[in-house]
Amino acid sequence: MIAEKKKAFNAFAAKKGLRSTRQREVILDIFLSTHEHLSIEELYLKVRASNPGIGQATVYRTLKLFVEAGLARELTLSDGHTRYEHQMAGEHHDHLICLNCNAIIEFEDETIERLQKEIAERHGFKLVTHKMQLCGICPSCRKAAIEKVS
Amino acid sequence: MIAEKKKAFNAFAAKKGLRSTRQREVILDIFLSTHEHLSIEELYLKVRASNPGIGQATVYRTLKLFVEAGLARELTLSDGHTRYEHQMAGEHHDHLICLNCNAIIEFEDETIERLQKEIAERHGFKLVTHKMQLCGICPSCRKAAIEKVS
DNA sequence: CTTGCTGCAAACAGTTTGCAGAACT
DNA sequence: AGTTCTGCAAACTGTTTGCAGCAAG
Repeated sequence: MIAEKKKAFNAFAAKKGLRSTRQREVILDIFLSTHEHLSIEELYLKVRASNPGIGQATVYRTLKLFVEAGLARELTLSDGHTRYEHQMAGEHHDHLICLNCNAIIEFEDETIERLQKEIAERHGFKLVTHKMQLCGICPSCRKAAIEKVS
Repeated sequence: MIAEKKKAFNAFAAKKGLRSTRQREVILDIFLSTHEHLSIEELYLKVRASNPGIGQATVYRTLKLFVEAGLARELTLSDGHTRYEHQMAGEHHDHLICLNCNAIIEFEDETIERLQKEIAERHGFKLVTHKMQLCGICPSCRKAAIEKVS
């Protein structure tokens, strides 16, 4: 799957006439090798750990390329840190977010997707995409809270 | 309904020991008298138009009070502009957003709300709140696009 | 008179941009 | 060689904060 995405990016780069550079390789590898929802800051730190000398600006610019190439998606939570997650063509999922520890869990629900499409149609909208975030307290934080009380 | 909200804010202010100032009155009036989803910038401009001399910082600080008092809700779209909308206790709605003209339309769907609660439970989460944005093209932009082609 | 509120400007955080030099083709 | 890409630092944008003076209770 990682190889597949690399191929997808190379195809995109070729079509756009982009050059293949060491920096882009490194950033792509690190982005693909993690399955979390990394903020730019976190990604940059990871990149720099194994590869000092790569600048933030490059990480910013490269991540935007990944989005354009369709293999990453930008998440805008309300904490002021832009995060990026993997995206495969056609797939879609939403997020459960813990308000306490910021854990992010992905889920998918077909019924909701269908209802969303219906709502959009009812208002005359052509639906392009959607974002849904369920915010609450995750199981381990709930347990921790209970233990603290007792 | 405006009077009702003013009363709610005064109650909140009284409980918190906040003072009643001309600036807060003005900002509250203007916030309540609009039914759009105003960004701070837009709100500030409206405020200043009728009441020059009120600073941005005051608008920022006051809007946060409204949120705390439960009569406003912060919207984080991905355009980098924090917006505020009216909120009445217990009520909740979501948004249809036009990617072309940025129009925002509100809707509510009970079935989706129920499904969201189920999903949260299935993952052991205690659901606190949620955000859902359906992004697409609104009726008038669709029409405009069709006319442009033909 | 006491304390909180305001306006201003400076500080901040995250992101973008201009540019000279390095690197790819 | 020609052009794109990079790293650095400066610039920008939206928001927050410190502080001296003002105003509400």
